Amino acid sequence: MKISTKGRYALRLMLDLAINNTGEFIPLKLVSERQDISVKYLEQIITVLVKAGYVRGLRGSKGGYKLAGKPEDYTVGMILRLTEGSLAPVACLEGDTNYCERADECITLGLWKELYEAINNVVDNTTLADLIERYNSKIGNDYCI
Amino acid sequence: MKISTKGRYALRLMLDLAINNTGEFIPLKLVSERQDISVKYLEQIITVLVKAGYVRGLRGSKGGYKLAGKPEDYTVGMILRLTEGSLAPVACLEGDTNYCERADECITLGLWKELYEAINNVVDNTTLADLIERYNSKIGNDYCI
DNA sequence: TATAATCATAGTATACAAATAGGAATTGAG
DNA sequence: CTCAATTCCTATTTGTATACTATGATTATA
Repeated sequence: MKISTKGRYALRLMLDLAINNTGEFIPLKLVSERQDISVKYLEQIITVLVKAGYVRGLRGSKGGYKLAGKPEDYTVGMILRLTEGSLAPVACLEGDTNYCERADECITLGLWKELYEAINNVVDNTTLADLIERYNSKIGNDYCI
Repeated sequence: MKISTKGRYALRLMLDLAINNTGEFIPLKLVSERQDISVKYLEQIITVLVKAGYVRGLRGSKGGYKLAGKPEDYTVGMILRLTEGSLAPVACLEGDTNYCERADECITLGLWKELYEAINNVVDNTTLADLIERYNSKIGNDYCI
């Protein structure tokens, strides 16, 4: 029951881009230094975010990445699902492919559904903007979004 | 973010013992047939439950297992934590050993705490008795607890 | 044309998941 | 007192996923 580094790093990556946004493209080298994650690993993770259209990339010198939209457009759930895959606590709740023949008589299925909903409820009701705002008001720090 | 088979099977095991309880010890062979899980794997899983005192075992002929307490005494959380380990979605929320030096400046920590609480809230407020009761009222079936 | 960056693909080490296997110890029944 | 059924104990295996690292091609700016 752990969120993998891919999911966690993707979230930190998006937050880093949001917080340090100046309108320019931000190279992964800078993100790497700030977040203490290797550029190579970040490249691998950001690929998915680019393909999903959450992030725009520009090659070459003066290149880098920036969020395609605004921080309030991206929920934690969107980002985690993209990098982690489904957040379902059991496979039988994922799509139609993993149908379990025990489903009808399954005593625990209801529990897993409840758990799934509780998880979704948290991640789908928190945006990047929320996280940044909460952090600022807590610390007294003031990131410029 | 998946519950492993150990956790799921442990839950099914406990539920099976609760539902099929007659006062006698129930051999794993029967549980195995009903739940379609190998006896050998069940043995491995039940060891933990016995050591925790959730289940009592008796060796030899006419031996087997039975719940030490009543179904309402055992929450899903107790059982999952025993077999899965902590249900924390990130390691830094587990005990004092995994302290993260980024904790103070971590923007995502609050989110993980919220997620952790949501998960705990579900599993700690559901007992074996709840699951059985819900199942009976849903299906019209009537297990004898 | 040099440099800084993304983009694409492959490779690797480690740990964990999900079991299986073999046998010793115990108990109850005949 | 022995047999069969069962728990108990410890190892071993197999597969898969995680968490990276490595290499090189492509692209854009100055």
